[in-house]
Amino acid sequence: MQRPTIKTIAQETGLSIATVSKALKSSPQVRPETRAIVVAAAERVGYELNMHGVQLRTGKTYQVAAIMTAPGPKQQEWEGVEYAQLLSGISWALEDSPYRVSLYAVRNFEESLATIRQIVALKKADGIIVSGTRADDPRIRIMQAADFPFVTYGTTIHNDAHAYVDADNEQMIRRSVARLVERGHRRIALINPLADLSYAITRLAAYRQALDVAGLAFDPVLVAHDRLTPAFGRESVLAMSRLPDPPTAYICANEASALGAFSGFHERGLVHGRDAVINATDDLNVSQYFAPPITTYFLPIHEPSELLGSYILRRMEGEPPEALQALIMPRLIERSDDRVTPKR
Amino acid sequence: MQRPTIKTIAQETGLSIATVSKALKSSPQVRPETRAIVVAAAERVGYELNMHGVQLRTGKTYQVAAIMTAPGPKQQEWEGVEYAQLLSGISWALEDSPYRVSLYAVRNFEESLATIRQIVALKKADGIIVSGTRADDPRIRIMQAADFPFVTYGTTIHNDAHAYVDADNEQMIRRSVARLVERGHRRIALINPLADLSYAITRLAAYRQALDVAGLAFDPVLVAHDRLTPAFGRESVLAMSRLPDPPTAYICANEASALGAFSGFHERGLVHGRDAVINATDDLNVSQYFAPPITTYFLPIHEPSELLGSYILRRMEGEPPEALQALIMPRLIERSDDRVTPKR
DNA sequence: ACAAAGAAGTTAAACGTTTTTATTTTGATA
DNA sequence: TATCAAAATAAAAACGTTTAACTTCTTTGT
Repeated sequence: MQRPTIKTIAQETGLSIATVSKALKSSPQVRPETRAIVVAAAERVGYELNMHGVQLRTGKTYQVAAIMTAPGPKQQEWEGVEYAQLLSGISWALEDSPYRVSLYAVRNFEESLATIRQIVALKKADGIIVSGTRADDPRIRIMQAADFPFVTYGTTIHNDAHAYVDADNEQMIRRSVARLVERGHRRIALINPLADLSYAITRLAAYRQALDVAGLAFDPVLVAHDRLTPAFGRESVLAMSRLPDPPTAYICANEASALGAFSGFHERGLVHGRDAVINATDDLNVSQYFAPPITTYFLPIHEPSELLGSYILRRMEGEPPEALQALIMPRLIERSDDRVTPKR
Repeated sequence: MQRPTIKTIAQETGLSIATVSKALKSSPQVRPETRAIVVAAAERVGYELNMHGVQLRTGKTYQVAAIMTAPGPKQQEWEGVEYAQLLSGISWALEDSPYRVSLYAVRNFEESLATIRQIVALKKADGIIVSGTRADDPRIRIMQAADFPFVTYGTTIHNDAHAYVDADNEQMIRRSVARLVERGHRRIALINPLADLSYAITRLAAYRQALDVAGLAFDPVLVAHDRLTPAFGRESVLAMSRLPDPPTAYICANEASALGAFSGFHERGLVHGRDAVINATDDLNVSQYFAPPITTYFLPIHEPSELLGSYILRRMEGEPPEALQALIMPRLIERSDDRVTPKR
């Protein structure tokens, strides 16, 4: 009992395989009645399109490559990136399409570059979704040069226009800083991602602007850049809290680093709300379980991820990249007053 | 400038495509010298095997389906399952093979069942990796009935022998309980995953046995089953801590629920180490940043995940499932004394 | 009534491989 | 040197689909 093909249907209906093929894709070249007959036969024999034939014939792969940069096995630090949810969101957005998500796990930027180069050159996918964008991202130039459909999770600064989805980091930081300033903070630390990531730069710029607006001086010792692990959050607090004029507020770029910051507080004997406060950008919805719960800007990860999925679909259908750009504003969740009792 | 095919090489070398094909896969039917010529030509023209042709011809897909059960968008609770690391571990294990990881995100058990049924029936992959096994798992029966290669992350209890990778939950719980008993605990809570998951059952059984060994009575109110979110950990502590005879130790099945348990402590004014302690099973390496750090059984997730990858490869090559079973014993990391000061 | 145009369907080729079968070449033996 | 088996290579078919080019039939306009 072989799996039925269009040939099976052709025999079944007495039509040619060409007509069957056209009928199944509702070509206008075939009469509605004929089409009905074909569809009925297909149904009857339990026909399912064999993608391998299609792929060979058309050259399309029906794969969307998701490039996931995960640290190697030795660095087992949790970075709090809910890639899983990101991937499932993308996957669900593609659910009703013939496309599948194909995973490319890479260890670092260079590997992602090489991988993308290969996917583009050998056409191993029809579209690419890539995250961890840099200010001037060579991967994007490669894809653009080859006219290859892609969407980034994260903006860029010096690249030509492309499709992207991102949180509105600028607004978020500006408002974060302004809010803390309103509550009396004068020394605000920025726990930022790796310096070459585009959103690190955006956040830093917004931070400086917001300080400017508030009439506060920018102090480079209050800014730290690194991979957003709990260790990094912890180290930052340990270091900054022993400054002569330590920060009274820490803005952490994610929840993993915020958790680490708490660990630093604990180590130093700092009390949240008395000595300093922690704010964060949140996509796991987990900060509410911190002790105490902290104020965050929350962006449920399924929003950007589903957008990424639908954007790549539209991009592969030829929509211009300019139409496929979204900055999503996370919403403020105030879980703490975030004032500190003035130092005596 | 077309992409070179074996035809290109055939013209280049004056050989037939059949010989080229055989030469490239080092068939003994072709002379070493001829093979050398072909390989050189392939190199020269930059030939890369086109999988679509292979797939159509051989019926193999060169895809390994990873079934990932992620909760739907509405349930945005973090479950602490590092699927991302799991997936990347698998992906890396397949790196040097022609296989790719194809992602199937499903919302629940029923969907995973349907998805697996489809993959098996339509041969959309050559192998399947599935997690969240149940005591008697119908998905496994489907794959076994079709003689379809698969590996599970998690054991089963009532199914026929199959390839699996899992943490040694039984040992882990037994030792956990014994250790806590040694430290004077008499009321030990078990914060367990969903009751129908196989490892929930294993853990519960081990827990009961360990209590037995220690001469302690089993009290069902000290056991809770649910999705391992922080919310669940929190609720469990809130509920159990107001029992007439509350637990002095909580064994949490993962770090997400442990984090929630901390949140419950905070809410109730419980102090870790004075009123009760929290232990956990850990695969994110994040418990060290809790305040205070807690004792865990730690299993770096890349170990099981790389094993999953290599097992599925070997399984697809026909190795018998009995040879592909691994229980990994997580290692104890004592970060806290875990005694509690006796209630006065 | 008849050519032209349009509609609906068929034929055949092609995508890049693998593999079965057929053919040629090689080298050893008589 | 002819013969034959073995070794090496070539020819051809097949996997399932799409699509360009062609054929047949129907409709339309003059």
